[in-house]
Amino acid sequence: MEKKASQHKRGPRRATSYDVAQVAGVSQSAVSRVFKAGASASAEMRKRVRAAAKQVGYRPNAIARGLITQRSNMVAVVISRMTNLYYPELLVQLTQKFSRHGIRVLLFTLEHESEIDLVLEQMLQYQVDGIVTAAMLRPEQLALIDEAGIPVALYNRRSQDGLASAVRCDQEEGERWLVAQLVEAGHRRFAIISGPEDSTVSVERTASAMQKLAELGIENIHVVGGDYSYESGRSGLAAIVEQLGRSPDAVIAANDVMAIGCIDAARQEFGLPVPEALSVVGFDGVGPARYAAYNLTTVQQPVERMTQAAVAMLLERIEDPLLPPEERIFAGAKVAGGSARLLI
Amino acid sequence: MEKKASQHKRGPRRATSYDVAQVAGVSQSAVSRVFKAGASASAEMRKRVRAAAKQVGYRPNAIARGLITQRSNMVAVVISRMTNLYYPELLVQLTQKFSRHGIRVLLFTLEHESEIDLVLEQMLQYQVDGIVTAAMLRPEQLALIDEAGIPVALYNRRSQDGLASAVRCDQEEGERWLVAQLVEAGHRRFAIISGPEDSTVSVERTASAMQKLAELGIENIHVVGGDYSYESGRSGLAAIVEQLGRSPDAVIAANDVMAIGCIDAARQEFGLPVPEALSVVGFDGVGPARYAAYNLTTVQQPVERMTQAAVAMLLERIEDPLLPPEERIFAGAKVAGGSARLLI
DNA sequence: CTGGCGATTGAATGCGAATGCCGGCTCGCC
DNA sequence: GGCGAGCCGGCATTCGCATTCAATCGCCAG
Repeated sequence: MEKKASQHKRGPRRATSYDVAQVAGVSQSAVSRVFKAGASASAEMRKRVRAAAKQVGYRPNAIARGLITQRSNMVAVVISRMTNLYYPELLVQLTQKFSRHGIRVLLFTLEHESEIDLVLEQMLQYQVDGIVTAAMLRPEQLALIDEAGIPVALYNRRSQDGLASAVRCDQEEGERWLVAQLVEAGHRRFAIISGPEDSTVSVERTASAMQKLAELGIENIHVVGGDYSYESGRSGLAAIVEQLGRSPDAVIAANDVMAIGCIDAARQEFGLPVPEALSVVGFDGVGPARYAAYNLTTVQQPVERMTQAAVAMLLERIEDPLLPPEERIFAGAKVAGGSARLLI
Repeated sequence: MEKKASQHKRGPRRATSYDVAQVAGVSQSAVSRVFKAGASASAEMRKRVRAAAKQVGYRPNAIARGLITQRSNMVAVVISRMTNLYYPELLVQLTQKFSRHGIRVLLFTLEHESEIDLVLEQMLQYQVDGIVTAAMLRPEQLALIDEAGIPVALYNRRSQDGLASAVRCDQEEGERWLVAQLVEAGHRRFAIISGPEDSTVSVERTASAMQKLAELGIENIHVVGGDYSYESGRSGLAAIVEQLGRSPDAVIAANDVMAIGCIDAARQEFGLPVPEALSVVGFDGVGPARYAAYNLTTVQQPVERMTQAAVAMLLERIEDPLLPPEERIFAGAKVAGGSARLLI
């Protein structure tokens, strides 16, 4: 009645190339060559080795291989909690694209930016061949990585001092477009719900919007701080209305999720129809932005192309570490949804 | 005018424990001991070695360490594209929890289920210490992993033949609750929007709902197929209305996102107010389910506790491979939102 | 003053696979 | 038939670190 116990728990250690060699009656190097693409081995040899390998259940040990070849075939991907919540697609795209090139992804997530030092140390210990990061890296950290000779691709971050390659969405242009459309359509009283202060993305978006507004002669712009969350979008609008004593014409949120929160608060708490009484715009073009209830006017990041570029840039630099850093900027897709009264 | 070239591209190979030993004037074993927790080394020795290590920029090589200790300190996490889109939180939780135990996550994503064989092979080659999978594994695949002596934790999957440990949400109970509430509140004409046919999660949810409906004497349930996407929620309702010639009383969607699509279609395309003319319920409790525009009646998966359990189960089995498989089932949180007319 | 025990340290070995080098064998061409 | 050119496969070494075994040192008790 007893269940057949698995025979392999801590079982006979995994088969090595020596085991295969012995069974096949050849040398270990022969086995190695058979499993290494592009190495010279006769058809007969291949057949025998593969047969023996299958028989003993052999599988090349990537760890050992990495030790001798000095290539782990792993890249580190660093995201902050926020990144993943707003861009679930990002990781899927990255892993799939790297996977096509035989590279695995070692994932690191940051709850707080302060964790990055620890995480960085671990990445380096694991001998990753490259790093893609959607979290801030301080210059001295970039320097550390550079010293280790590991190429980096910053995702949606500016390349600082040309120390690293970067791919990002042209947020400045995006915000300017949003602002221009709103002003053109007659909006005059503006409010902004920004993201966390330590988010360069938010700082950039907010600054660009402010600047364009100033250019167009709009003044008295009310800015309240948010944290990228739905709730902070809701409370952001409440704060704006309270401080302003009335509703603004338009709210520019630093991301889509806050824009959505803002819309819900407007409709539900303040009885302000959107877009009739209040226009709201966001940024990112995440999934929920397209839900009919919101139909957000926003700028959508071309994630597919951006990840493609990040992967390509990194792979090139893994092949040739001497390539100079490069920055690729993608225009966002302008989405004129129904959450704002526009002329177009 | 030329930019100072980085001196470390393909530079002097990274410092090894021998380099440190030489600088510190001690043996390599001493260096190893200093960097290995719990090894015996005098205070003086620690000081000298650490100083030398800092001087040459030494960092233990996790790859080499893994080779000799037979522990990579990496676990593989497998998700399908869908998983991540609907549960962005999952990965963050898993990586953070593993990280606290000094374990790194090697991420694999599946576009199609068929890719799993390839991915599985890679995981094994990388000598991962354990596997968490939110994607289906066929019995022979589980057997393969078991043979390799690697513990597995299935996420939101039933443990098949007790071959692997599993943690999941009690979907059956959740669906039964939803159905019971709807029927009690007077709904009689039901429709179901299911997920992909190859999704065990969807099959289970749909079956449970059907069964409970039957128990309560409800017949003529209309089932249309979806793919978990917002769009399929919209088209699902359209299909239902078309085939039924009228609106049902309630729609049970296999996940929240389709429920949201269904609500948008009802309101926008069919002029059916939700919940007044149509009740809609979902499953999962994802972020957008809480947006005021939807305020979904749903069952929320306790992701935090589920990931915690998955990590704990896996770690235990990495420590002691002889532990028998275990299945932990968590009740979902019942959320009586405003998308359905309920008595409570 | 000396035996003995525990704490350290060093030398040597091995984890599993890749690869430079070399000897042997096959094949082609004159 | 002879000779040179490739191919191929084997031997030995190496990657960076953990660990075993033995040697050494310090120190306390007898």
